[in-house]
Amino acid sequence: MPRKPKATPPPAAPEPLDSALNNLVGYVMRRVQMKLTQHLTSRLEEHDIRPAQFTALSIIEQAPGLMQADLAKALAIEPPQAVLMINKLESLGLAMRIRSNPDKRSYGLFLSKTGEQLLQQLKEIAVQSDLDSTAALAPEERQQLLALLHKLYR
Amino acid sequence: MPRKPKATPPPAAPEPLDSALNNLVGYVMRRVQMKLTQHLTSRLEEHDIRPAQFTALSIIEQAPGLMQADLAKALAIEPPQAVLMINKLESLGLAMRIRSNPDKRSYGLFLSKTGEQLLQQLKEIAVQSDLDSTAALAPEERQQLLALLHKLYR
DNA sequence: ACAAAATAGTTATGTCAATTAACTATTTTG
DNA sequence: CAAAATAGTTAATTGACATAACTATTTTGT
Repeated sequence: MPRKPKATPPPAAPEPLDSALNNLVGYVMRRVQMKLTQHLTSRLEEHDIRPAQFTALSIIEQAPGLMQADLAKALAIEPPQAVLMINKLESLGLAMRIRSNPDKRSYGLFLSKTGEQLLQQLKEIAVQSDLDSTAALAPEERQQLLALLHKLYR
Repeated sequence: MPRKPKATPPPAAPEPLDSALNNLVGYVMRRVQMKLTQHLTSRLEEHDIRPAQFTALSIIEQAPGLMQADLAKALAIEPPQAVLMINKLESLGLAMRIRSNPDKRSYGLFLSKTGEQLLQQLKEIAVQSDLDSTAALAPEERQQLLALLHKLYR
């Protein structure tokens, strides 16, 4: 393989960081993330639901009967936080704890009928909000972005 | 071939959301973001610097003499938060307020010599951390990701 | 020119999220 | 069957953050 006249960059060069932070995925992503979150938050507001609660409902729907510790792990929160979250969802009549297992320490989490119905609406809102927030991208670009993010996550 | 007995999806179909949240840019991005932040946080820890402080130092470097209100806006925080941030940077000997303007209400923000020197190290750490966190991507993919994110931000 | 309004920064206060520690009830283990 | 572990909860602490109120200057309108 012949010559690459000038292509080789200095080996351990400390990166010019030209416009400073804009070359950092983490930095740019944080800004974008804030925008998306704000948008979704405002769209969910009329239902008195916060993004994390929407996520919780989705997770329960996807794995009905799961234990609180599982939900906590899926949401990356600590168990006491999960308690508060579930209290709230229960008080809204959207989800419930049921002592279903032989193990009487644990509860299974389930959506109520109301919860299921509301969740369907929330999903539409969330999808629409996500599309709105990413409207600057062509559909293929949005798919590309999703694919790249999926490569990074986990 | 029978004529599309059932192929046409309902016009305003609410999106299958197959694996629920994984089609939402906002959701996937949040998870990735958490990972990047954790990584950077742990790398900056030995210098007793938090990511937001690193960002602040970078912004001051890029626009020396800026006012506190400008810094607040750049960081998307409220003025009282900026005060605390600058107090901290000042107490670490990294930045300082200087009454330079004719307007004696305002301060210009500057890096100290120590601040400048430390910032250079922090940048290397941040760049390396960002590369590590995105190591699952090929270099072109990473550039693509950055480009897509830049389209979304602002 | 000067009183009133606006501006930069600060301090004080309150709220809310989130973590840790400590507690109860049940189950598992040695 | 006593000791340890586990699921969930409550309590206490911390920390981020926003809002309001205050000081010191500057700008503006008459």
